[in-house]
Amino acid sequence: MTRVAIFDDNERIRNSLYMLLDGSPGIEVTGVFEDAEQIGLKLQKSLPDLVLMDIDMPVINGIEAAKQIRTILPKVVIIMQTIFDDEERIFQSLKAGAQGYLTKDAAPLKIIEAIEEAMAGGSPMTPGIARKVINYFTSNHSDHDEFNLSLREKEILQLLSEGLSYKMIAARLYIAYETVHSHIRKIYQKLQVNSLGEALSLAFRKKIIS
Amino acid sequence: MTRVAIFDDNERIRNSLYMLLDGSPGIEVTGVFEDAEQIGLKLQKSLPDLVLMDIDMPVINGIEAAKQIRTILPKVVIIMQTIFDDEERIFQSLKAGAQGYLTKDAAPLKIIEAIEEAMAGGSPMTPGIARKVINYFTSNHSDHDEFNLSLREKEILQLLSEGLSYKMIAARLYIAYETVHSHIRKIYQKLQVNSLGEALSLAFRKKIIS
DNA sequence: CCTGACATCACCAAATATGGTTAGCGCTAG
DNA sequence: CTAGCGCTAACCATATTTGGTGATGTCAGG
Repeated sequence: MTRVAIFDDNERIRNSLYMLLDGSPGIEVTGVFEDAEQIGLKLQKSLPDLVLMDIDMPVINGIEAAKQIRTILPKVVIIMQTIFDDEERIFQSLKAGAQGYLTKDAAPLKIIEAIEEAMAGGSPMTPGIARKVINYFTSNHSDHDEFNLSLREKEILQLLSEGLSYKMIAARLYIAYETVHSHIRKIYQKLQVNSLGEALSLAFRKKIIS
Repeated sequence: MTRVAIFDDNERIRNSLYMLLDGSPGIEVTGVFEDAEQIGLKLQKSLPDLVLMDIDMPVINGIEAAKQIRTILPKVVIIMQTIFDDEERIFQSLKAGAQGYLTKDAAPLKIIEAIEEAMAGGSPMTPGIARKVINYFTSNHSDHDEFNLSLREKEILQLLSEGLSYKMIAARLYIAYETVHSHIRKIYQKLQVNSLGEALSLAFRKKIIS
């Protein structure tokens, strides 16, 4: 029995999916939600093996939601659903930890098939999606270095990631506290963020630091 | 009419594929080869739209061959075939420019389907292969649980990495500021750190969050 | 020579984060 | 049944971070 949770802001679709899936052999729908707010609680309530996630939702989109699910319940299988199949979102979804990606024009039978396939360890995708994923390998994705951080700035970012305070960094580098402050202001500006959390998150993802 | 060239060192398989494909509607087999030596000449002789390439061939393996095909006739669609589905070769094949990847236990009908799909711009893969490809994006062999963070704690850590302040997290989760404060205190304690920088650094390295 | 990027330093003010401590409620494993 | 854990919440105090603004010297490139 596969426990399935559904996230979709469209009521009609939500109901259709519930009708379709909950009757199907081997499938039990344990949660139907219209948004991903308080997703921790929703997961705890439904304890799904698999999540059908609409990618276009208000407030918290499906990609964000997928990331959080991946963090909270790493073993849940996630299948993204969307009307659009633009490359950007596919990658973001897959990086967020989705195993499958379906466009919403998929036939009902295909959805059930996809769920079975995903639970069996496969990665259901429509053919066009698959091609886009493949193309990702041939194109070079050297994310880093388009932020033009100076050596000093990278050095300070690195020290921040090690938990040093401005004061400690100043001491370590034999410069004034206010200089550290200045550098960090510049770093934030270049990375277009305004908090340490965002800065480090970006820095790790873009491999500016490791 | 799709012109197909077959590369396989096993005579039985070579013949089976020829039999299977050459009769099929829309498909014309214009070349059957047992190795990839002098591949330039072989391509010139067969002028394929699509190549079915065995990955395990003597002298010049299928991956090398694919690279050369990509150089000589960039527009040819390449489908790799193999008995093994080890991750390393899948990636090498895809980087070499293959559009599809089938294991040899695929049903005859699936092969024809795959050819049609590939010519239509898709990327046929067996479900297991697809999953391995997807895993490349997430590849998380995380020592996830050694810190015993609760669901809520992981959720909050994730939000911190997105740059949210305590206050914003409180709003997002519909809980009090002081509760967030408490959770973060607990997180720091469990991770044995005492700053956001260290916490995030550890969380990223240990793949607690992504 | 002038401009821009870099590294350095400073003052001010407000917002946030961190640590210590305490406590209620619900659940579950022993 | 009780001890422990997770989630919630609060108070206080201090340390730290963030943003605005401005300044100096150096060095490379147009």
